[in-house]
Amino acid sequence: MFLGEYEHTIDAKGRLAVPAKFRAQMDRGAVISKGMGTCLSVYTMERWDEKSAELASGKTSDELRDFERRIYPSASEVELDSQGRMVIPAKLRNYAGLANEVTVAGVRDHFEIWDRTAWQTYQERLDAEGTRIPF
Amino acid sequence: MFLGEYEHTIDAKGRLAVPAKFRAQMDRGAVISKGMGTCLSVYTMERWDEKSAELASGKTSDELRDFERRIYPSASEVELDSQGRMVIPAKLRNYAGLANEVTVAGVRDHFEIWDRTAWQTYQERLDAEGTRIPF
DNA sequence: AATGAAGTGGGGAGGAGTGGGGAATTATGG
DNA sequence: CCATAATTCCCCACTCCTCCCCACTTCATT
Repeated sequence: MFLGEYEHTIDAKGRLAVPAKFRAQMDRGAVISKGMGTCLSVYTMERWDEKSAELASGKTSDELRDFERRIYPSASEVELDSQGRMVIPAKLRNYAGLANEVTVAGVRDHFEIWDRTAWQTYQERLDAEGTRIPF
Repeated sequence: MFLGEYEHTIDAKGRLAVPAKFRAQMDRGAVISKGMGTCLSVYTMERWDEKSAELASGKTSDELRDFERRIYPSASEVELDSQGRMVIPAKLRNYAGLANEVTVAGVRDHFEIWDRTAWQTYQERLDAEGTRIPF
């Protein structure tokens, strides 16, 4: 399970240090893709496959084709280097508006990468809207 | 699995560099054919055979005949040269309106080759239609 | 203070993408 | 049937980026 919020940086080579607590779960590979909203999502390979299968069920072949052409091209398989960092493809970095300072947030079955300012704004909006913690 | 979006070029000799991450999956041969829409599709040989079998079992004979006459004559087995490039037959290049700048998009079990502008237009249309990334 | 783990930065070798020359093969025209 | 043109294939060359390795800093623990 991915928990917690981390303030990390993306260096000049597009690398991001994955929080040490997340690394063990990624040993069988991971997929990074465009997330919901202006962020990126990282899934373990197992979870990615499950999500893909869910997606394919209950759609006409025309709908499915559009979805597949949206999701798979926007994704990329990632590996960690010996320092536990992953390279974030330039296209994805650009999509999520990521500069140097980012926030990495664990969200149960995946984690997300946000521009740090965008993350703060988003959290403040959730607070203001009264999104209450249910327990 | 074919993932990611790559901006490559077709040179004066009709050659296209296959993204390096795709090459390993093509070591047992591949087939290029007309895709759904103004694009070309490239399947691994195994997947091509599976698709052929699916098609033959799932359509009425009239539909099937039309489809077979559209797909198979246009298809071509492709090989990679020592630099990992494939030659795209002139007829197919013409069919998909491919000039110099193309986008290569991985779509799970195959990858597609689009004119770069046509790809952008298509993606923008998906945006406008609300084809969201669901995860 | 010493040790180790985590995050960050950078140099350098090799790989990936692109372009082009030249030989071998096939087409075209007389 | 031969000669010329066109196309395909194989190889070499250049540039840029990626990946691998090493190094430094900070912080927590002992």
